Amino acid sequence: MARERIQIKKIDNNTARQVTFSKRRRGLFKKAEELSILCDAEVALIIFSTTGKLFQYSSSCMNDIIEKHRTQSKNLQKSSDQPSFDLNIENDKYVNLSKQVEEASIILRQMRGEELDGLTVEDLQRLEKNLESGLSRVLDRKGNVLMDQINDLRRKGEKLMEENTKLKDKISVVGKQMAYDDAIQGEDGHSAESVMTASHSAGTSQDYDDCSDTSLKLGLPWNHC
Amino acid sequence: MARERIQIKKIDNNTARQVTFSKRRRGLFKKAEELSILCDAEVALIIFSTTGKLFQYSSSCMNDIIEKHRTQSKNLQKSSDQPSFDLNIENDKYVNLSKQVEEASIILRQMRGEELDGLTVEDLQRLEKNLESGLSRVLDRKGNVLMDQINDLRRKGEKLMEENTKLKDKISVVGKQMAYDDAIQGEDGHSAESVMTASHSAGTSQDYDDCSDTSLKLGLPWNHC
DNA sequence: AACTAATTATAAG
DNA sequence: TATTATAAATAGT
Repeated sequence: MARERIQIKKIDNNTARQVTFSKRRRGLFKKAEELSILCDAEVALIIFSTTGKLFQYSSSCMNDIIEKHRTQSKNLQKSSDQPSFDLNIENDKYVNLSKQVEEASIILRQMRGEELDGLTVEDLQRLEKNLESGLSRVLDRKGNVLMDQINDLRRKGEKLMEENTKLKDKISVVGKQMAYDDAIQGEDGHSAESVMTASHSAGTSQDYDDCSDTSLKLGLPWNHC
Repeated sequence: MARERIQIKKIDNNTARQVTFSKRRRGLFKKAEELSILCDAEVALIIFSTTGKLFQYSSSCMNDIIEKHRTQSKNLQKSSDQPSFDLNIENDKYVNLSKQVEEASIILRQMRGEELDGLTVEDLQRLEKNLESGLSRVLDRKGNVLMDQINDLRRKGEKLMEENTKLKDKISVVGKQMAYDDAIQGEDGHSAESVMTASHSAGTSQDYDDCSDTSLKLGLPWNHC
């Protein structure tokens, strides 16, 4: 809703994301309050930023609303389609909590393949599917992280290459100056001058080769991605 | 935001209030989702209408977010004056169990590939290995269970085959007896006798074929395991 | 943080 | 429920 339409997907730029988070959060809180006032509704809004910071709004006591939600949702979730996977972290009494711990540890052991005796083929199939999808997500994520690191290294490498080029230019200039100084200092310096010049021009023209060398050493695809 | 500006106060007209509730609720949900996606935030939104009906949105598992909220807000409210909320269960055991549940659910979510943001490549590698070994155990187990079932079925099938053979033998004997009875009953029964005999011997020699048929019908590898 | 241009939400019909 | 004129939210500066 502004200068340009944006795609609804995670904002890459960290700063921009924080700015948008701040703006939209305020907007959301405002709208939540308006809804609660205009329509006499009970509204609770909980937001955790990426950094884990909590922001919240509630039209009345947050705990009351959460409590009410727990009561209601318990009735609705009986027929949920993820019976064994989602932990219901919702009970005050530690009897229930310890049941949950028990359940969680059973599920974890099952996922580690350690406690499969009571399971039917269907259970095993479900477990297999869950593990496979988890594995594929983990692999995806790993791929992304690795690519990020590679890109980062590549960027740094490019910077270093630039710097290298500049330094070599500088050296070339200095070298020429020295050769010139030598030349005007004594007439027997002709051969020295030519040697210096040649060596410097060779160094400069070999920049690219130097870079491929680096790329090969690091085993990273600097130029061919 | 429309034809006319409105005051933010409870809408008197019942119908109008319901219409506004419906529209703004949808808007709020949309914005909540957008915020969660754009800014990678965890968002939970609970709304109770005047009539007590529950509407909710959460970017991830509602219970997880609520639990996280409780943990966080507990830390913040240390100095605040809310002694009555859950004093009677605020003991070590409860806290401990809570932590365990929290931890377990984090691990589970990671295994499902849902919460990988904070993990290093090494963490991801470990996770991947765990998932792979779990998966392989599950597949092993599934294979065993299936093999057991197959073997069981095969055994039962063999028993049935034996029984079949016996029954057919019995029938054959009975048939021969009948044919013999026929033969001695009338001299014009020659052709009948030969037909009977032929038919029975054919039936006996065809026992194996019958079994293959059964195997094909059940789709199980009776003979080639 | 303040400022628009442009988008989006929505009050009223 | 769909439409539309207008208010409000907001993306980029």
